[in-house]
Amino acid sequence: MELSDRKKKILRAVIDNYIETAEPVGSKAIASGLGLSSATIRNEMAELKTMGYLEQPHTSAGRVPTPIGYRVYVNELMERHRMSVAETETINSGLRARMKQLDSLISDAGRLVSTLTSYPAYSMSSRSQKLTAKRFELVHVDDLTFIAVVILSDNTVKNRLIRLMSPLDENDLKRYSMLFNNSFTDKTEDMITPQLVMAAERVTGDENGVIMTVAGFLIEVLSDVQQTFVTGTSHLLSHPEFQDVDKARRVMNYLSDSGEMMKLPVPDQGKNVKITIGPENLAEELKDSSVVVAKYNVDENMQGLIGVVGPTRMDYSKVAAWLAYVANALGFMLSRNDTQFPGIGGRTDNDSIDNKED
Amino acid sequence: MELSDRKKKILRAVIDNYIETAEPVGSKAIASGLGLSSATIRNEMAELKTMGYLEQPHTSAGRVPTPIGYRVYVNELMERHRMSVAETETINSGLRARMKQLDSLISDAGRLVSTLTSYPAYSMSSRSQKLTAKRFELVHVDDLTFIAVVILSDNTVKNRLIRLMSPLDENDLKRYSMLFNNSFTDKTEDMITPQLVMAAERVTGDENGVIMTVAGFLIEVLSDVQQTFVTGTSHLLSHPEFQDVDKARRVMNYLSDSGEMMKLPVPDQGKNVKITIGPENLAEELKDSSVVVAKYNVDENMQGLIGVVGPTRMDYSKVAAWLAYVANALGFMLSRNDTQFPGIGGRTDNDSIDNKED
DNA sequence: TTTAGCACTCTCCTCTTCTGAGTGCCAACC
DNA sequence: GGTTGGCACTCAGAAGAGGAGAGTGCTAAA
Repeated sequence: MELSDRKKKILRAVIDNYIETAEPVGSKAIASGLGLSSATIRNEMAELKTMGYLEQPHTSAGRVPTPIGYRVYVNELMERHRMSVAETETINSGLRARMKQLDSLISDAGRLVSTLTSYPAYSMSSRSQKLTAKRFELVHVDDLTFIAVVILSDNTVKNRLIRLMSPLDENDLKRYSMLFNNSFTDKTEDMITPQLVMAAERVTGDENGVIMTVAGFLIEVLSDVQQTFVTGTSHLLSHPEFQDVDKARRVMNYLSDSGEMMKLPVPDQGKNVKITIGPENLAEELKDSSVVVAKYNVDENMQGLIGVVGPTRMDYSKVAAWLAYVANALGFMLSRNDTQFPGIGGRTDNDSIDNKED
Repeated sequence: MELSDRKKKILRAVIDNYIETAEPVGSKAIASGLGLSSATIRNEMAELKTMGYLEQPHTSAGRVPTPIGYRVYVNELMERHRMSVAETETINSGLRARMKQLDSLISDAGRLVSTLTSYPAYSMSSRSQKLTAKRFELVHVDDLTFIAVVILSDNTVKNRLIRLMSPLDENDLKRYSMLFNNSFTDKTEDMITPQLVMAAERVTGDENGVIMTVAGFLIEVLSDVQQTFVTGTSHLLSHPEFQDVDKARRVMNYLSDSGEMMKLPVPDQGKNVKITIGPENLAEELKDSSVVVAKYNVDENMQGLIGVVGPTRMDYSKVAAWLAYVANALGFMLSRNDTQFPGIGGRTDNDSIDNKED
């Protein structure tokens, strides 16, 4: 059951119009734009309705796209959004202004996307287990306290304040510091065995449990495989489809409850962007929202997602383009280990968008 | 115009009841509890109404407390909430579970409070200018890149990835590192003058701008006087007074827009907790919400606030007690520089609550 | 001073009516 | 045969009317 060219045009006009107005669109509204009479449009619309692409809130209302309609729109009908210079500049300046520490890059990017799109954004990164420590510093605070600073192989920095039972002077700390730099760097989480820790303890005659404690901290940060951030949930409230508080709350709670993040969509192999529409979402709470998510690759061992959640009536084209751009920039910054992002003027088209559902 | 004992009892009963049910309370509802007939209560209520402590949504509805009524309640009527063992244990375990790095202590505390109270929470800390650097580490990434790690006098750790124009080897980096540890530690922001930077540049013959860049980064973190975090705004939606999306959105936007934080209340000199009710709030957006905020002191040079925002119908007593407890713990952890919090079992009463409005 | 009683008020619910946007379908037209 | 104007029809939503019930204010009696 293939759509005629005219049907496609009409479907597209309906969706474009609906995205803009959030009101069911009547035949008159689009008749002028297509050079056809409203009666003709009505006939076509009726067929589109029986084919499942459009629906009516009630008999004598205008038409509203169904998720299937959106799907077709996203897959073949919508104009690829070509980003304007102003848009890229907005994003670039946002990136420059916010991205300061690698550690917070991922959450900052989410914040930026949420501000730009006016939808809630989520961002997460995950890595296969291969993170290692690259450098340790143990910084003296007082004789019972020091800070363990560890610089990881991805150039993020973690620290923990550690208190001891019995005192330790700065020289002791230097010794431990050297020990860690010698024995615990370049080791993945599973290489930090009790044997290794015990061996180190034997060498230093550690009575304070310093090694145990720091090693514990190290294992903790190395195994921290995944980070998730959600921002801007309150943006939902400004969209007419979330005027129902209960509906809004369900989605917002779902997003805040980051344990549930697992059910959010992920672009398929070889694709960078995925759009899931309404019931295509696995999570019950998102069955009448849409998700647009972009993937960024840092290296073979780390990748991440950045996405937004919004009503099914979403400007898919623009959101997808923006997300792809930000994801690209993020991958660039993370793999170069560089928070300076010069802008990637040339590549503003989003050719690799994966907008097929499966 | 002093309230009779009986009027106080009635006012208290009305407010207690209203806090619980969120419905206007009628005379019958509280008559039984006070051993008086509903008619008597009605007469008293009518007077409380003319006195401004109660109001009616409409002529034949029950009574609802006015902000002035809440004020009296908070100042003299409400029972001081004595925290149960279970409650302190809930908080303590929350503290233990989340508070891991000093850097994130403040935001983590906000998150905890929001979860505990089911209200949006905000937390902020500010210090007078006296922060200094305590230790520098410049960590080699590649010849064009290094990470500047600086440990500050409050034992938080900041880092920044820095790229250079021309290469620098590990030995150079060590030299710079020493230089910074010699010349830039224990200096407040205003002591880092262009002269100082230039002098340092002269010593090392720095052509890479390393000193300039790191000094800039240092000034940036030292002058980062204030941090603000808001979490859990979506909790608002579960309260009946925020079923109106517009109302909820106004408050949520206000809170997300952290630039506006300045208008949030602060406990008065010598007091630890402040409660502002409805129109007592300076911010227009909060004129019909209430804020409970607790102060914590770390040392003479740093203090912070942690507070929640909710409907005027709030369980002031409980919220104030919890906030005071968390603030206390936070001050304790920050001044001992210790993220281990053993629990402060003894001091569970909140004697120093400042519930007077001015 | 307290209480019982009663008329009264006002919200909320339901039911009805009305209006207008938009449809579906038919007959005429190109 | 596809396209169009015309017209009867439908239905949501607004506006209005009536009824029920909760709770009041006031008065008169205890």
